[in-house]
Amino acid sequence: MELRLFNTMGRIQEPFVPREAGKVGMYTCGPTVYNYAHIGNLRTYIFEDVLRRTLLHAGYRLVHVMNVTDVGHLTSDGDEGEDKVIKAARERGMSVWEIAEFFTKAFFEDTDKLNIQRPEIVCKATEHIPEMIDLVKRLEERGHTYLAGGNVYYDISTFPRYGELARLDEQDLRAGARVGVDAHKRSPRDFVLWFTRSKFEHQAMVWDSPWGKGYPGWHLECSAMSMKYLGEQFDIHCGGVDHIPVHHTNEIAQSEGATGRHPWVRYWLHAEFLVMDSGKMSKSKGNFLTLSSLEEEGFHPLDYRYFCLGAHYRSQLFFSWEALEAARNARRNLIEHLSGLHPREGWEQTPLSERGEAYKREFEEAIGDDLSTPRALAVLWRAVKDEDLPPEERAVLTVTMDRILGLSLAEAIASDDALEPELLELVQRREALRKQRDFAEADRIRDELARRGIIVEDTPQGPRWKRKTT
RNA sequence: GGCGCCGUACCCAAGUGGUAAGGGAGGGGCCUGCAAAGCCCUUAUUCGCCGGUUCGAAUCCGGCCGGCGCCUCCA
Repeated sequence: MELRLFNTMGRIQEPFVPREAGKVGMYTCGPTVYNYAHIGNLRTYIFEDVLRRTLLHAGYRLVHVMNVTDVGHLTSDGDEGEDKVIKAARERGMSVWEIAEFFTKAFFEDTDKLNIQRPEIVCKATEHIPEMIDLVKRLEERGHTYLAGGNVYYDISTFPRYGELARLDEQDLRAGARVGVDAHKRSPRDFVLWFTRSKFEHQAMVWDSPWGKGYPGWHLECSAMSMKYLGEQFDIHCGGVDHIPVHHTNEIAQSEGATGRHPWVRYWLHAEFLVMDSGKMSKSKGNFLTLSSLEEEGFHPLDYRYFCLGAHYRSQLFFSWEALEAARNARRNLIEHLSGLHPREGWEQTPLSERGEAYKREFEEAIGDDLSTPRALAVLWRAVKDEDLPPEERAVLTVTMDRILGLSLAEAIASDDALEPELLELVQRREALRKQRDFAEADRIRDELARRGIIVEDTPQGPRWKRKTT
C-alpha cells in the first residue's frame, strides 16, 4: 500500500520512503513517570500505535523505540524549580525509584487495555546516563557548548538551523517576555545539557560526569537513546504538538550538532491535543481524566480508542462525555453487527471478490492518506453493512482492517461457538412454550437467559441467540 | 506582542476546486404474541459572516466574528 505522511518539517504531506528499503526506524517520546497518564497523553500513544500498525501492515520491518523518562525534569525553566519525580515521591512517601516503577507499570496497564502494542525497545533514561554524557562530550568537542554557573549549556548560535522545525524566528521571542530568566544564558533559547547546580537537594538522582556530579538536561535522553538504538539518522520521530517548539527543536540541535549529519530524522509526526471545555487537559492544571476514571463511569477502554479514531490525529479533539457515549454506542453496534454475521467455518481463508477488494483498497487509501482513521472507520462500516457481500468476506475485511484499528473486532465475529447444553435447552424449551402460546413463561425464560448473558431473538427461521457484549 | 490551527446537520466528524462520507441521537414505517434485531424512509439545495478569484468554491484570496493551541514543564 502507498503511505503518505504529513511531515511537520516542512509542513507538507509526502510519500513515505524509508532510508533503507523495507526497514523503518521510529522513535516516539514516551511518558514521564511521575503520575498517571491522562487520556490526552493516551491519545498520542493511540495515534502512534495506529502508525506502528500501519507500517507493519505495509510490510516493513519495524524497530520502534520509546523512552521512559524516569529522571524527573524540573517544574520550571532555569536552574531552579523542583524535579517532578522527587516531588511526587515526597508527596506519596515513596522513593524516587519506587515512584518511577509504580507509574511505569500503571502506564503499560493503560496502554495494554487500549490495545496499544509495545514498542520493540522501551528504554529508561536512568539506564542511559553514560550515553548522554558521551553526547555532551561530543557537543563540547564540536564547540556547541559553554559552561556557566556550573551548568553546561547548548549555545544555539552555533547551530544555524536551530528552530527550523518550529519555524522559530529569533525576533519573536522578545515581545512576550514570558521566558524564564536565567542570567547564565547567553541567549534566551540556550538550554542546559548537564546540571551540576540547582537550588534544591537532588538526593539519589545524581551521577558523576566530567563537569561534576549532577544530572542530565531535559532533552538529552531522547537524542542519546534514539541514536543508540536506531543509528545516527533514522526515519520517523513522533510526539505531541507541544514538543515542536522546544523539546524536538532542541533534540535536533543536540543530535545534528553532535554528529554533523543532516537530517537526523526524515519524518516528524505530531499529534494534536485533546481539549476539554476547561481548555487543554494537563496535569499541572488538574483538569485531567485518566483511563481508570473512564472505566469507573462504565466505559470500556476501547470506547476511548474508538472515540480517538473518529477524529484525525492532527485535529484537536474536544472531549465530552456525550461524545464518548456516542463512541461507545457505535462500537457496541459494530460488535452487534459482527456477532450476527455468522460466517461459515473456515471463513478466514475466503478470498476477496472484486467488491471485497474494493473495500480493502479504499481502506488502505484512507489509512495511507496520513492515517485518516475517520475515513477508514467509515469504510469499515459500509463493508460490514454491505448485504451484497458474503458474510465470510465481510469477516475477512473486518479482521484485516482491525489489524490497524486495534478494536478487538475479530473476537466479535463468533463463528459457530457452541452454547452450553443447559442454556441451549432453555432456548429450546422457550421456543416450545411460544409455539404453545405460553408467552408469560416464555418471557420468563428469556429474562433468565438475559441474566446469564444470552440474548435471544426470534426470527422466521427460529430463535437466534448471541452473547451479551460489554 | 509573536507563531499556528479551527468554525460542516440536533451532536461528534470526514471531505481542501467539480457539485456534502461515516457514526451517534431523534422521527415515521415494515416485521413481531410482545420484544429484540434487521430492513426501508427521514433530519445540511448547504458548509460562521461579508466580499473577491473561477465556467464552477465548503474547498483558493481578503476582511470580520467566534473558538482553541503554542511561545514556560507538558502528549
